[in-house]
Amino acid sequence: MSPATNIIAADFFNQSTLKIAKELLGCYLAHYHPDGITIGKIVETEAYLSNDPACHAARGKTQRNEAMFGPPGHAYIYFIYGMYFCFNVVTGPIETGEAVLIRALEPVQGMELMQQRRQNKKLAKPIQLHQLCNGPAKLVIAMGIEKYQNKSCLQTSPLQLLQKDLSTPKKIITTTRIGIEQGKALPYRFYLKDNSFISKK
DNA sequence: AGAGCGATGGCCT
DNA sequence: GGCCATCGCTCTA
Repeated sequence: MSPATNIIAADFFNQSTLKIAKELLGCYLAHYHPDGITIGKIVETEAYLSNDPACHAARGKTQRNEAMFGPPGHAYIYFIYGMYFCFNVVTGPIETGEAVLIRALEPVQGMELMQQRRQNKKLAKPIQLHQLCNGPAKLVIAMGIEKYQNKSCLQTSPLQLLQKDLSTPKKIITTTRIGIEQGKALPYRFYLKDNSFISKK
């Protein structure tokens, strides 16, 4: 199964963040990198809204969250827990401060490269396919996404979002977000039903 | 198979 | 100083 090759146009990201979080399921994240091309199907997302206590942008613009207030369809990449990065798609009109966190991908192309990037040198066994991108920090490593790509345009930079296939299953599970305390009851996490590449049921 | 915890550093309730 | 949109290892079953 080969992915669609059409880049998602900028105006797609200028609508409700909750809608975008659901619509992104089944779409592809592609990285055209000197080391090779990696592509994954988006299978799990979380929405972060401007009036939402868990949202980095909820208490106003800072140097760290500035990208969230920038143009929709660009990247927001932040550093977390002293060692990891997470990748978001900025949504809504400029200065809104909303985004969709990409939490898991189903690897589609460049699995060998993903494996190399994710491989812990001390570990003898290769990482299972369904473990390569089943978490927000894991997929950033596997895709070779780096901090300097914060604020980069996802239509024109080497990091791109591609349209979904018609064959993508449409059943979506809606549930609560992972790893937060404030706003933990809000149903802002979405994943493709029966997909084995998600981070957690 | 689930709980606990250490790693590790930038950023502010 | 304490918090963090995480991960992988270890310990108890």
